[in-house]
Amino acid sequence: MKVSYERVRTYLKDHNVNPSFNRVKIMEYLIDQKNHPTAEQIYKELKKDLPTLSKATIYNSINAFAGAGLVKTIMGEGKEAHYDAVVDPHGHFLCEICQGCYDFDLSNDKFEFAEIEGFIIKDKEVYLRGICKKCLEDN
Amino acid sequence: MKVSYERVRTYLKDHNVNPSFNRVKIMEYLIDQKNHPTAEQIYKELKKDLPTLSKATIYNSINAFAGAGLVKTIMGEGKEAHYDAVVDPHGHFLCEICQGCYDFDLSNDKFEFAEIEGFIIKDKEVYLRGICKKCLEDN
DNA sequence: TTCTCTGCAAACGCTTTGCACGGAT
DNA sequence: ATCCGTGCAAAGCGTTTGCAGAGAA
Repeated sequence: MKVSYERVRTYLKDHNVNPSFNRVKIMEYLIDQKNHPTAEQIYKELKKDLPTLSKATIYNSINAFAGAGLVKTIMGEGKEAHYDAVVDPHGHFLCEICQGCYDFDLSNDKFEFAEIEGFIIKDKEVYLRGICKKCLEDN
Repeated sequence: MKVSYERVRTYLKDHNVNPSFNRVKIMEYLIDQKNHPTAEQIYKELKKDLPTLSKATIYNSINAFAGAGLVKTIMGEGKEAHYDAVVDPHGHFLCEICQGCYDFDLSNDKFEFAEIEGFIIKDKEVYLRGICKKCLEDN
């Protein structure tokens, strides 16, 4: 389920993020990946195609995306941040063994409890922690 | 709503955490506080009573607590971790302005959606982000 | 030109670790 | 004597930042 370069380019431009080549590639990767990569993972993977790519550019780009609301940061088990291209509301399951990050559906009607009087709520996140199917089967 | 030193001591011992003086004081603080302190906050506050206290001891102690399941780590807006003595299930509201952390109730019946086939779920967390009442009133 | 992205390297800041001291059993 | 918590300082590590060079408009 690949997204075309041109489409990502437009997507960024529409959200007021200057669509440089690197940024498009990074966002493209974020959208295509299901596994919520860390900066390191993005770096390693994209470096195959973009040998001069630097970590600083990864972080700068992601911060630009996050500022535009296009990317969310997920803090998992380790100390590295995982990044998630924003799409529909969904929760995250974090495996304590493989440190993987899985999406799961959030049926929105069960999520409407989240209101606090006098507070402005801009974002809602649900995390589950435990052991994923794959790690259970492997043991 | 202070917890007695002796009670915290017993609490730690019952969970196989050696209840040293510092550890009891740190856990005492975590239980008494409503504001989910950072390591820095714990350090500053407890240093008034325990002038020789070091940051390393704070971290070591908290890690001991976390290993025993007595403390949860909350990643807020900043890069510092907030620590929360585990009690009843509740969610956390994170203010993007004052970076404060507020509890809110999680009526459990609305939280039961969280099941994934083939996965073991050990923990559930809900985060809300936005602007807290106090910051709204101050502006 | 002017603006901004890029990439290297250095800086930052939170957390962890090595090690020697000291108290408790 | 042994074990373990403590505290200082140093190391680690993910992330951010300063700055010069390159590219686009």
